[in-house]
Amino acid sequence: MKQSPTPRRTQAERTRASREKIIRSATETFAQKGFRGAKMADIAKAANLTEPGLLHHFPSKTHLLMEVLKERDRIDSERMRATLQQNGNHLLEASIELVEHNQTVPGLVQLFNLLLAESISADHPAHEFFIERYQREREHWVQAITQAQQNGEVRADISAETLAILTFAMMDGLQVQWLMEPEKIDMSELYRVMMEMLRA
Amino acid sequence: MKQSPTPRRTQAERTRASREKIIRSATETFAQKGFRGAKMADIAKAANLTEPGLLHHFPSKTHLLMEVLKERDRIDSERMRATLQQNGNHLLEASIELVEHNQTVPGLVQLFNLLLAESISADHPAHEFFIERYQREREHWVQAITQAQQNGEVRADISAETLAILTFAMMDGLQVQWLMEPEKIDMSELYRVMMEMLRA
DNA sequence: GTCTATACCCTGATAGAC
DNA sequence: GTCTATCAGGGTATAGAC
Repeated sequence: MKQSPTPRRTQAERTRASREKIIRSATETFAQKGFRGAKMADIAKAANLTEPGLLHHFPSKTHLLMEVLKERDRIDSERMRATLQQNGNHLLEASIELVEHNQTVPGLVQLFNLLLAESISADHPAHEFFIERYQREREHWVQAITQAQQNGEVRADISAETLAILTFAMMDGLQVQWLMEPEKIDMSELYRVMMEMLRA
Repeated sequence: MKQSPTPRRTQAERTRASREKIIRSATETFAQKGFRGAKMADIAKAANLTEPGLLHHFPSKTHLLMEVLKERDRIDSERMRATLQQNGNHLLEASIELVEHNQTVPGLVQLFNLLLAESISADHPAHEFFIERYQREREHWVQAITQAQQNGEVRADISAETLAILTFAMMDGLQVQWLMEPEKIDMSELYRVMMEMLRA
């Protein structure tokens, strides 16, 4: 009996497309309701699936969350890398561009903001993820700022480590006020003012 | 028949003491788990009560949350008022003292941080509360900073409104990093560095 | 790979005794 | 004012058919 040729590649592609669609839907839903507030049914519905259909691709809600976060991190790193290249490695300028970009994706900003706050509890599934992420980013920025200080672009009367922490704090804090009152708060303009204060 | 004198005052006091004890327990539990993550059973247990015993004092979880927030706001306003008086109305100095104080009450800082992030969703019970709170505080600070600019204490090349927003953003942002890594982040020292940048 | 059906737990809230 | 008992609803996850 002749077997019809199994469309192996096509099927794998379809699986990958399903996962991507689910991750997109999950990203939006987590952004609106946070991890604890988002229900699997919401995510399934947004992906045109039922709950068991969704759970066929990801064994649990926690697994799904972690995939969403990793995927976002991957995309954002890629964006930042490209912007830095276009900018001749000027971190301050590149970071302003990042804030401007964030202003076009409020859902994602809200996602990270809410998950970040939730994740401070040691028993949150993304607890380690966010601590490691901050440590990694901080190290990255300390290096870049040190170089900018040596180039005379950034004021050298404050340590690079301190400047890195202050910069992240400002980014995070501005996001909160912007999310609460988007028309009132011009996030990128305010961030720019902060960057001016850091210039040499 | 002679009725034994009803201990009216004593009973009222006992009721008030119960409410205060519940609010203390609820504050701690909300701080650790947020509004959505905190269960009424957790709060009841922390207050040495059962769930119905708890619900006898507060008709619903939402009511309890709002009472917790209002109570905290009342206490904090009172503290800030007193500190300002001791400081000759120097807002920058008083705000540094506030950050130092916050460093001694991580649970409360976490409570406001987590509820703030949750409350960005329009359907959160504390949504309006936090928006109004920011508007009120911002107005208050714009007035104070304007005066400090006229006195020559604060740089005048940036508008008071912008400085107020940046200051709140820095406070909020530092709290997040401090909560995540309390030993690594010296919140009040970092805040002090920011305040130095705002000096005339 | 996706569905229907359902098990099973958790949670907020109520009824009513004491 | 606090308890025991209980309900109704919603939530994640599983079983098993197609």
